[in-house]
Amino acid sequence: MSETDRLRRLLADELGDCCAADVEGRLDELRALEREASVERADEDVRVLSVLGDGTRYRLVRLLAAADELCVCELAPLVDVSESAVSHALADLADAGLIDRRKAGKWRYYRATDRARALLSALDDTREGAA
Amino acid sequence: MSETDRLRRLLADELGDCCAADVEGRLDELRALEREASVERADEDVRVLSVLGDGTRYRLVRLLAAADELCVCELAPLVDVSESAVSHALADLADAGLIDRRKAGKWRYYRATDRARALLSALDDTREGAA
DNA sequence: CAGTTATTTGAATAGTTGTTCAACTGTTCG
DNA sequence: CGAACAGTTGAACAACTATTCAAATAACTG
Repeated sequence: MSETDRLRRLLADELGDCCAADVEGRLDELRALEREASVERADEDVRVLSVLGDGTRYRLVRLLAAADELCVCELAPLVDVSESAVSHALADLADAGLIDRRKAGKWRYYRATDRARALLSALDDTREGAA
Repeated sequence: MSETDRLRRLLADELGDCCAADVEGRLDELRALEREASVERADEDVRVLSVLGDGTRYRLVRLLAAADELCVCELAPLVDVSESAVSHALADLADAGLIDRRKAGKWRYYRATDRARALLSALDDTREGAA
């Protein structure tokens, strides 16, 4: 059973009747869709989402978005994992472009990027009852 | 070495000098921050992000956002995994509130929700060079 | 009803990932 | 220099997850 067979049956159902040209037309539409939907930086997007899609990293970003700037020693006590885990998490977030780092003496300060804020806003604005 | 010790040293560095009241004040700020940053539906947010943070599911949502509505048999050929994997992926997405389903005879149609579109827009709008 | 089709579900598995511990780098201070 | 401190890095391991295959639903068709 081929892909086009199924598509023909689908179109036959949708249109009542269907000919080869209809199938071809729909195939073209789907191919166009594929092109439109394939974003240049899809892999980067996926990485960004999966990095933020972790409890620890999400909490860190929320804290950094709420504060202006925080250093590791302030962040660590606010999330319930080891300092090393915080460091790993911050490295992943920085890598994904969700936070920026600034060095000052012994301390290292972090802050959320616009991208991180935009994603959090998207979530907040579409929460049930909001929007 | 306690958490407050480190905080005192940090403040001493930042302020030049620091007393017990400064440490208490900063601790209050951090506690307030913790409250502000803790979103009611944090777990749901994390779930949403991690569900979308997978190549297959991300591609499916991009396709559904570009099209109005598609059925499984149209989606499957556009992503390179088995139909079963597509079905699993769609179930996760529906669970997370990123897509809606509609039944029509033998076929089942899917479409992206506003939440999904908002997240994709957030990514698109903050892409390097955009914004 | 039996047969076909569209999609879902469950179990199994291979691969990924988050955490910790221990060791390391870089910075300040005496 | 050497000690103390802030933070990072790597290896190891437990926990999770995406995929597939096979079997099960559910809907239409004769």
